[in-house]
Amino acid sequence: MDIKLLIMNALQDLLKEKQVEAIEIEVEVPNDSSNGDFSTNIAMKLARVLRKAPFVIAEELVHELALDENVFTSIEVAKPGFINFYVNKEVYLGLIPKINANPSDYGSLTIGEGEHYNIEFVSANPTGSLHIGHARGAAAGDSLARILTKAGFNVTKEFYVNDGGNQIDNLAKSIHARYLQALGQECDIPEDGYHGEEIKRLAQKIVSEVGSRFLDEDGHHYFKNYGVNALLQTLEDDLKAFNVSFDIWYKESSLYQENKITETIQILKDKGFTYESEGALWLKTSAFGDEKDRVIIKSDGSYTYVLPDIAYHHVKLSRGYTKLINILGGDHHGYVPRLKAAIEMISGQQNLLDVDLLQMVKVLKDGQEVKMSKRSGKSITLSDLIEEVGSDPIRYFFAMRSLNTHMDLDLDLALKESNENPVFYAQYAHARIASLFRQATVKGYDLDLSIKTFSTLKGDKVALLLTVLNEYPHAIEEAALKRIPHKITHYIHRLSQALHSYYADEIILSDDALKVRERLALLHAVKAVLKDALTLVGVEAKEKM
RNA sequence: GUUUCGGUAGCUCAGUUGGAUAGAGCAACGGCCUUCUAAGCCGUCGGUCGGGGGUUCGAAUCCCUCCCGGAACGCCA
Repeated sequence: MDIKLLIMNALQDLLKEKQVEAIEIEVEVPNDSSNGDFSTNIAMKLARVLRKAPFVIAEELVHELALDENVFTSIEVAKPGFINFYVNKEVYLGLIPKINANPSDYGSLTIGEGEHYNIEFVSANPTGSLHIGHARGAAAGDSLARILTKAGFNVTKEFYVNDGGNQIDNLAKSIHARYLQALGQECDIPEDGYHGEEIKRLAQKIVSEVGSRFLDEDGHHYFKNYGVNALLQTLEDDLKAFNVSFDIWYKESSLYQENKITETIQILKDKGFTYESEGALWLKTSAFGDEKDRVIIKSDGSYTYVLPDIAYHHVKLSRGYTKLINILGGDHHGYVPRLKAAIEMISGQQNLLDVDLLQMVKVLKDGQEVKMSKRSGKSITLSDLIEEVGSDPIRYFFAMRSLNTHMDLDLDLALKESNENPVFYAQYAHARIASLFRQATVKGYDLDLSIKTFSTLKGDKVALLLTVLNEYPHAIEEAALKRIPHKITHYIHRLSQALHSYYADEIILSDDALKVRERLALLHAVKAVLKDALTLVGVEAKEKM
């Protein structure tokens, strides 16, 4: 039973009677639980319309509300005019069999029905390793996709592979240079080349495979294909180790193969959004909110970056998504208006694309900012991080912070095995329950996870656990609609806290068989929800620690 | 200079479609293990919400202005 909905419906009916339906009803969980389990400010909102004191309105409403008395212990009016609902926690006992009957289903919503979102994230160039910024994007995109899916959205995760532009030529040249070096020749890395260790390793591998073949033969295409394929494979492997996967890897080169670029140019020209000037082709993005028009074909005939990107978004649009979400680094914020402008030109719709920008990450170790990776000499890579502290803490820490905060990532904290470290705190809660079930089996307790009625689950600690279990669907709804995965990590912390508190307060495996059976049913539900929530942010729920 | 993100407790951060005495975690301080994982629990302390104006019954939240820090401002990608 959804109590919030219950209250909202009752208020709705009342407003209908009073013919003041235009007012939006808000029912929230108060910050301070002494203000009830649910609360509404509806009386204050009505004060203007009805021209009466909010406190008086609130009292009237409470009298007239048609609510099941068994569900609430009391409904009170507080100072300015809040109406506070105090729930009889025993009604939440019904959650236990509900969750245990189908654990992974609890919290699943239908609010995304009919929606098909495409989330593009990471989209790193295959010219090196993934760095810390990509890692944040990967964690954000993947967590968001999982949460939206849980909320009933159809979600496609997509990675755009820039394998077409200058940077790929530079990659080939860089590999070539390393190749020559590996064969003992003097050769500098080109000016815009890539200096990473991974390029050196690739070159050495090529030498071991084909020897000195490309000393006289032109190896450009070979180096290019070899480099892109190898580096893409590395990206995919790194992401897999980070518990991140994609449904679609879309290559820029396929835009050329399928003539999508010329097609897109034609569409833009036909619609009259282009003009020629100074030998270049311009797009009238300023007509759609951009600060100025942009060149899409340079005077030398080559394309600027934005053109294939527009064509790519055209391809995505043609697949019929109800929304496109791009997760980009905050350093691209200036790029967003022109892309949105182009999408509006093509689709005729304004808000098909949402861009979520993520801000920079500062990595701390031994209390000091770390800027460079030991191995590559460049910025810190995802594989550095995973090697150093593992995937789970990084996933959790990224999920904890809203995207637009400039966050600190404390590697020392990530490694701590104590309650200072929120990941361990949560995983430990899960492992503690798992341990209880192992003990229960060993000691031969008679488990029954399907029991539906409870007579021994009493007290504040139980009430809190049940209250938090009840919040799960609401947490998912808010996380999905506002696209804020940190709502889920906050939830995980709350539930872990309630569990640890209960655990410390009560010896679960006592001599009273009935009590044990009921407690274990409750804990089984808690464990299931903890696991489900951790999975939403890509973190493992450990059985043993 | 323009654009953009941020400035909330000692630290890291929630809260920002205006609402209750501004929240959490960690740190600090004080308690709790002959019992299922003390990797834990219980309690206390802690804030002129960057500054200053304004709108409002009510502002961390909206408007104006200033200060501080990050980032972006290409016929680069």
